[in-house]
Amino acid sequence: MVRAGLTVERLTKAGAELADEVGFDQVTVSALARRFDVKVASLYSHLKSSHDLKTRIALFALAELADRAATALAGRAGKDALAAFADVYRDYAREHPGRYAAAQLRLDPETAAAGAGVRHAQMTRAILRGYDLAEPDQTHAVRMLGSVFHGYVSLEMSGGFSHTAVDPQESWSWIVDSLDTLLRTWTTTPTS
Amino acid sequence: MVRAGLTVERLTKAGAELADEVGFDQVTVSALARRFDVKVASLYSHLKSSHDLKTRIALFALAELADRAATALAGRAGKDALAAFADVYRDYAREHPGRYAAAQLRLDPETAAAGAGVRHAQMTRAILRGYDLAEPDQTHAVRMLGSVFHGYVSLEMSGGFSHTAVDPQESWSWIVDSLDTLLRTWTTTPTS
DNA sequence: CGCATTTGCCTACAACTATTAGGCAGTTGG
DNA sequence: CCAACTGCCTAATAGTTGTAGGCAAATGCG
Repeated sequence: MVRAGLTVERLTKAGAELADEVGFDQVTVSALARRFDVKVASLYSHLKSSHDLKTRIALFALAELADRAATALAGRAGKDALAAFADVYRDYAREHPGRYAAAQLRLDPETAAAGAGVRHAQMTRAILRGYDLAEPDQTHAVRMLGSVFHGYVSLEMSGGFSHTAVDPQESWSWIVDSLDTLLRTWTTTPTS
Repeated sequence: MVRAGLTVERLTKAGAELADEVGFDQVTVSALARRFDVKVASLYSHLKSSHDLKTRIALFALAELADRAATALAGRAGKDALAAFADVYRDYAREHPGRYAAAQLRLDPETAAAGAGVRHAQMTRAILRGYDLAEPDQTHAVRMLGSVFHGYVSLEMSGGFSHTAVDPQESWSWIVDSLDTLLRTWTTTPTS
């Protein structure tokens, strides 16, 4: 009997690929077992449960996304950094829709804290160093940027923009421009 | 044998309530049957499939949300309308998390076109009449508003803002203010 | 009103997924 | 070389989806 060489890492990676192919909510322990050509029960030596698998895929995706963002931010500042960061999110979601969906999985606080979620917030704050925002405005801005990026990508992925002829790429650029303008003028234009 | 009086409408409504109680992805034909105290197979006279049920709940939520938004927009304009619209989304998501999650279900284009999704876009455009945006900027702005609102609500719901002490309500107000400022100054500050 | 048709819910069944328990063979360390 | 361990297995249980066919209640028509 040849051993398949299952490990948590390989299972997680394969789960991420499976998610991209068939959708994150179609990722199942059974499907993963089929992919490795082993019996379902064999996976339970490596995974606690189906939920465990999904959590691992989510953390994997979050880490991968954070890595990409960190790379993209290196050596950039201001609007340049803002645009690069935004593009990383959008490109990742387009390239790996299943993983992006996985990254949206609701994690319990302790799991989330241990994962890469914190890195994302830190990077957003790093971008804002290029603008002149004091607390609590900075936190508001972090939340706004996160909302726009996630919201846009999420709506675009779900086909929400497909019934209008305007090129989504143009809207994306317009939005990034707008955010840059907003953040630059914010210090001189305090809360109305 | 007393009949339970099942109808598609009652099932959809109960499904929406169930979603709010246990989460949209926990909504199952079996759970719904239990709630009506009938056998599972009985539901299949009214529903084509589990997916059919979820789609109906999604359309129900979209319509309900559109109704609320329409009511909130009546008699308002400009920033007033913007804030009211934003609050409708946020309040709905907080009040009915399961339904809000349902509204995010990816619908096939024809189903989406038949549903209330179009009304949402139209209302967003109506709000923008209070600002002075020509096409394609208007479309960009529609997409940006949708992204911010959806993204914020989605991130807040998934606990993304809970690790910082800043009050989410303050961030929300700050963001609505910022969007208003942005839209008002846009005509005088074209794409950089 | 009486009867036929339709409708609504049922039982029975088949397939797939999740999860646990326990076994045996292959690998590894002393 | 053998003992312990690891990795994948078979077997079994439970829950969910979905289909087919049946029986009784509601409905409608003469």
